[in-house]
Amino acid sequence: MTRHTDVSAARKNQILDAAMVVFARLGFHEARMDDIVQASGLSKGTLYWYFKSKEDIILAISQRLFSTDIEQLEEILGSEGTVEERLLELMRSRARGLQEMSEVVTILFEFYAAAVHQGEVRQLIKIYFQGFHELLVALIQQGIDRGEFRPINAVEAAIALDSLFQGLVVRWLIDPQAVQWDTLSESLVRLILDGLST
Amino acid sequence: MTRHTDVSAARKNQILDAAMVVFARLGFHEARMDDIVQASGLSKGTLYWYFKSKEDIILAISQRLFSTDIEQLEEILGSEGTVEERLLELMRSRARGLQEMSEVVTILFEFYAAAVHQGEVRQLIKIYFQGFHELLVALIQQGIDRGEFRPINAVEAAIALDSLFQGLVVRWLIDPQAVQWDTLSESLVRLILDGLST
Amino acid sequence: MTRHTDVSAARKNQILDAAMVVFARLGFHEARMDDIVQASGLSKGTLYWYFKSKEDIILAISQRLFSTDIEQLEEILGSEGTVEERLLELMRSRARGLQEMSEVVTILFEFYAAAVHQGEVRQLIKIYFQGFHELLVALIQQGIDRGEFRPINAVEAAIALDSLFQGLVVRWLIDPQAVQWDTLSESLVRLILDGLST
Amino acid sequence: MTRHTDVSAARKNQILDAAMVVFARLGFHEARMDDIVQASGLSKGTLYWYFKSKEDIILAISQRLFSTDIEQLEEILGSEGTVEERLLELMRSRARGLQEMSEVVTILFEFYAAAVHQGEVRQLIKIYFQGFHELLVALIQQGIDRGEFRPINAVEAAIALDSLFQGLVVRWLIDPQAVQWDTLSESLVRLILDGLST
DNA sequence: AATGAATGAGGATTCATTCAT
DNA sequence: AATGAATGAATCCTCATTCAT
Repeated sequence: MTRHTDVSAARKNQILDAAMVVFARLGFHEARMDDIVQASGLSKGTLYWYFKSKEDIILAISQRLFSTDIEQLEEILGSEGTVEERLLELMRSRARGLQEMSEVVTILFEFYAAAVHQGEVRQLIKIYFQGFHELLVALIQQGIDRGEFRPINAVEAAIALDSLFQGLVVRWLIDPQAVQWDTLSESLVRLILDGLST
Repeated sequence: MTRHTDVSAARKNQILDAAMVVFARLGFHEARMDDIVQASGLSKGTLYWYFKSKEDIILAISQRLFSTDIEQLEEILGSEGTVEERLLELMRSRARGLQEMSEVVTILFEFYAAAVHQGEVRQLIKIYFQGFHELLVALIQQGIDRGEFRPINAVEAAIALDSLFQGLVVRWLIDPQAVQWDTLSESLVRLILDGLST
Repeated sequence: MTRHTDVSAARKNQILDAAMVVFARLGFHEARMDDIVQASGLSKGTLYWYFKSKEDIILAISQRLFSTDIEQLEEILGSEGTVEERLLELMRSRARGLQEMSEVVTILFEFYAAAVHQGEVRQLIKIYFQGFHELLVALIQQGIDRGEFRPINAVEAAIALDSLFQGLVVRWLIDPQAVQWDTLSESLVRLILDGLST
Repeated sequence: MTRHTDVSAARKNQILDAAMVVFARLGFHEARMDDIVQASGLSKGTLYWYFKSKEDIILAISQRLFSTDIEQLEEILGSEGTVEERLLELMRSRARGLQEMSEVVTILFEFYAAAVHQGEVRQLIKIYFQGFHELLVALIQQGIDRGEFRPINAVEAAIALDSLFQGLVVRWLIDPQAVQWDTLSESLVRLILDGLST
């Protein structure tokens, strides 16, 4: 990797970092290119040197945001321990991921809204969701095969866990205090494992 | 109620109906007042006679959209039958509600995104969520009291069911084919009731 | 014609009149929409209410400028008198036309330059030129038929007269003092009629 | 001339050649410096090393384009043969010149348009026109003196021939098929010599 | 000489809102 | 109540030019 691409990539990241913060604070529409310019510490011309439009910046952020870390997922799938433990670890790790980017998570809804009208964004999110879904299906199937779980429909169970997580994110964004990730994600997974019924 | 207010209310609804369709198709930002004017069949002056701004229309829609039918909820809570049956009925009825407005349901994400930056919208959604949450807590507590459910934490269980539903909505909006409400909502509730574990 | 179209047409003319003066003074590119706004006494929004772009204004002006007054031409063709007299009258009338719009004639070159890259403008000018050309051919043919002219090629002779006029316009625009329309157009037509040779 | 200036001149020509093609294709305003950079195969910094601005490039081209080859003109003026023959040769040689640069000839209108607002360009073109004009006057005067031509006004006759040529160029640029230089320039000169009248 | 990333003033266009009728 | 022409502040983007290397 040459010096040139280093600087180029650095500038792009510099811009995207700034843009994420600005978009999270103001939303895609209210955010002005000048806000990003200011937040990035670069000039407007430089912004447009690296990205051809606001749209283009949004797309680049969505690619950065909705790119699954496949290796990490497979590591979880292949690691030791009971399925239950790994399910919990998966939920915890996702919760941790969200909390780490807490300053910019609100941007998620911007993307969900954008997805409705922009096929490209929707596609990225869809693939992202599917990655998790497939991992969950595999994990749950392991649980069934090992006798940890009842012979339930693995796909439906995965959807349940998936949706549970997504729903928590929604709740969290609307009412941050209503979701205490530390305790909640663990409790809920256990709840689903054990069931409500007597 | 005079003739005057009848016509007035009719006009307002005419505008809000049109606006919802337009917003669902284009999103809040891409939708122009002129689009709503055209869709409503009225004139621009008339739009501004009934609503003082675009913002105002959005708020009116959110009030229409996020107003809980408290009576219906209480009816479910107080009706005969097992808690399980009523939980299922609650989920089914919410799913039915979504499907009925499927043409404009994408507008939900617009509001979620707007909620991040607009306290008034966020408040409405929060209250709406809380309505369901409280109902669920009460219902689950009934289940525990009646011995249908284990002595779990009713609040957490309600969050689980709530989030499950919200998460399904997200999944559905991003990938409509991935969520078959008819069969899924029922399966998932049952899954949560019975648990995954052996 | 309703009041509405009256006002609408008046506004359009108001804008085009202003635009012509501005374009003549500054050229298409150097002219700012704000210049036209100011010259027209209207607001920027109003400009864009009547014309969708700067381009559109340019096109409207070209349509106004390069629309042949067919009736006037035919009147000349059908009127009494020798062909020579009528040729002279035609040249005089065109020269008069140019002089009347002397404040904005420099705009002509703008259009000639634009024509190179814009088919629509080029087409308008082409048709405009052809109108005169056909009239000249007919007139010269009359001259031949009546025995006023030698049995020359009428088309070529028309091209000669046409080009002569166009060339004078070019000369005039580059060096206004070099072309005294009053005396020159008459002299030149006579020169062509009589020939240089002994 | 040192090696240094050789390379320097070569670079300048490389840039001007590229610029002419680009300007002919896009016009002065639509042409971007980047277009010229790309067409020249050089870098933007190098362009600005040799020319201090876009304006400067345009001016350099105009100097290249509107510099009369005085020697060639005087050669024609002083050569053997009848005036008629030499007039024809002059027209033919100018037509040939145009046809040789047919790929970039549309640039002429760009300069005419620019001349209106830029004294420097206008001056160049004026001098260029005058060179031909004076040659024509001298030539026609020869014709009169030798008895080839009638004792007409030599200046007006020169204007006629000049304008005829300029007008043909305009016609050609607007409607290339309407002007067949090979046959036309000769016919028209002859027509002017012999006159239309019987 | 040569490069190409960086700059930022400038400009066309949009669109929510107003208001005379 | 209703209309739609009129408004102009606000914004995205362009592109000639500069300058560190």
